[in-house]
Amino acid sequence: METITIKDIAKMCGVGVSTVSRAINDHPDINQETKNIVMQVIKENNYIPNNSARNLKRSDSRTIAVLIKGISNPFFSSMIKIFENEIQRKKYSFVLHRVEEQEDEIDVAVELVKEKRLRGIVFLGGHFTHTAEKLEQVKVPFVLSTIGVKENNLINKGFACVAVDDFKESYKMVDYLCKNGHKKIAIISSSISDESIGKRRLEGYKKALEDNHIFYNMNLVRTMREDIETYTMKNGYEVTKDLLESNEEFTAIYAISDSLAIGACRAIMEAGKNVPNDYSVAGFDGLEIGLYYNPSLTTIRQPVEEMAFETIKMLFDLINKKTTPDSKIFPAKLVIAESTRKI
Amino acid sequence: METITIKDIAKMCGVGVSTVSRAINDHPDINQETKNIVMQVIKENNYIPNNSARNLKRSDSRTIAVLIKGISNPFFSSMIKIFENEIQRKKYSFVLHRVEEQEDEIDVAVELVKEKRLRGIVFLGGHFTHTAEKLEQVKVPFVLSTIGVKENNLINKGFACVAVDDFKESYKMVDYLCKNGHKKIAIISSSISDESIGKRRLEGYKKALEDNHIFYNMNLVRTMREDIETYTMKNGYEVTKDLLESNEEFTAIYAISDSLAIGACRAIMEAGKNVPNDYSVAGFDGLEIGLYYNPSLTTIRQPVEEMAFETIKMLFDLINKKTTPDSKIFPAKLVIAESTRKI
DNA sequence: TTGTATGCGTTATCAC
DNA sequence: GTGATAACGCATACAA
Repeated sequence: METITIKDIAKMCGVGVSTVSRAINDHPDINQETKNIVMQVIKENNYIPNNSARNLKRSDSRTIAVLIKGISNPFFSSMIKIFENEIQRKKYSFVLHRVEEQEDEIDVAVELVKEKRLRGIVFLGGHFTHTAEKLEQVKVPFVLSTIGVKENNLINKGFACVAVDDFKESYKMVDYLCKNGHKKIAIISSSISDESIGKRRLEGYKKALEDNHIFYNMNLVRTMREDIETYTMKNGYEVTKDLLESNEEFTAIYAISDSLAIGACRAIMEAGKNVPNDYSVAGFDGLEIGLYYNPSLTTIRQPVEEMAFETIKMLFDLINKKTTPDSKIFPAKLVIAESTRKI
Repeated sequence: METITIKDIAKMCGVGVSTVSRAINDHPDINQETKNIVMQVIKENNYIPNNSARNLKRSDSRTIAVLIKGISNPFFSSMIKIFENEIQRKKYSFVLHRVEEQEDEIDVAVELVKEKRLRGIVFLGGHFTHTAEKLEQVKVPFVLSTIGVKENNLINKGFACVAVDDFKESYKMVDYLCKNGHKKIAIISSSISDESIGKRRLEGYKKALEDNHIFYNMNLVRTMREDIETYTMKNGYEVTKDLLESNEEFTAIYAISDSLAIGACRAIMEAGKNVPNDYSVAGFDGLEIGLYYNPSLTTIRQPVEEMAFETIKMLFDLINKKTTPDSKIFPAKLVIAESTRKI
């Protein structure tokens, strides 16, 4: 069976192709009756218009793409749901596109704009180390959402960002631990080369220690292993196991993500110790699992829903030229749960 | 700035469009030198070919699509990685496409085949209640992977499936609980209307009870709440809370997914009880979190990696016409961990 | 209200 | 090896 085209449908109906096209696209200038007939024939023959051809012709597609780096991050799933709803509510259609770890998201974006005639883009997650020049290749409005950006690099430089202040929130957590009597606080952080989220969270840690007059002990700064996928439970587990075996003394571990923190908890338990009695453990992100874990996880909860709504609002304001690109920093919340205690 | 096309590049280089096309597509009939020049100009101008136009012209795209229902399922992420690697290894390109809960995956597939000139499709997850007739609309080879299919419906009816035997594996778990002295085993299952995975796991539960001469108590059969997203921790938590408050006696809970089981554990702990001392809890799937949870989770581990490899192998065998569609059932493994005990 | 003709950006089929 | 040119399937300006 040959693939069926709009011409075939037109012939079957005894009408011109443009009539069929009008029927498909809910064009106003068409007789309701002929439209019904056309739609009927289309249904009977399982005709589906070729999207490549449509996109090629159209200049306007009312489509928003969300580009997400790494699909496995549970942090994003609730945001995506909101994106989806909000975008549909505005009568736009929504394309979720995953960009692989080694791909350049800007290149992918440029390609997608051409292919799908996008009206706007959301870049979700990942570390963003592009120059402003590179970003300018993207010719449609876009928002960088929950993306770790280099301080003073993109934010305040005319790009639209939605994020939390990783430095400040990280400080908040470490300060909380200090105020609860912890003086030997280990951190599970990202590698030195990371210029993004990880670095800023580490800086928050350092500053909090300093302000609390606590000696900064390099041996307590542990970086994720590079031979294991980063920001995972397994990584947190292995790093913590090493830490415990090093016999370096500490009373708390601050992991820069909840997944890492959960791995840390497990490592501690397997060493026959208790959380939080022997060691306090804190995370960052506010994943759902933190609520259900045992012990429930002390963490920094990012206001994901609000951030998602703001991302879409910002994007549409940009599309409708109501605003110029700007950044919006959301406050996150210190959630105190069972995994940390006062000593 | 106008979008730049192949024509513009051709003019800039002083060559014909076909030469540019040849350069882009690694065509053999082209002088290496002119190719270099063309590629240079392309790079300088950030030219990116329009995929819609390419797909429109091409008959052959060497592209495989993976259609996944619901993006949040952590069960899939490791499979996707393998798909990606394997597909690239075969010099095909890979498109991940998410299909929304209410969408019809077959319609999406048919559309995508036309748009992207797909060579093959993997349907991943979800409940599959399509008729054979409907499936035949898909004109390229496809594999149903880890999809709950109605018994005797699709399997053995000329469709390619990769799955575990949900009935048998569920039986295995419940039988294990029975053999460990549990006589009052609650189940967190799916709603009655579910004709897919959930139903088969429930049937396995029933049969195991029967074979162990245990009375089937309807009050211990709990279904996920429909007002909360299914197969989630929250759902397991709420259902278990209800169960505990009902004062119906039981010594074990078998949840038909790990996420549900984790929610169940939390509900039990919050009621001041202990897992496994007061209640044993078992799950199904073998998610990574089960290893890190406290207590670690007794579960049925599906051999996700093997299943992913087999899925791709099967698909390429189909594409290369080495085989006809067939189903392959993988054995899963009962993983005994800390969340269950003998009584 | 409807049909015809043109072009979207690319690849493939020819000639050269 | 290279360059015109005809499709690919559709939307749309324009004619009817």
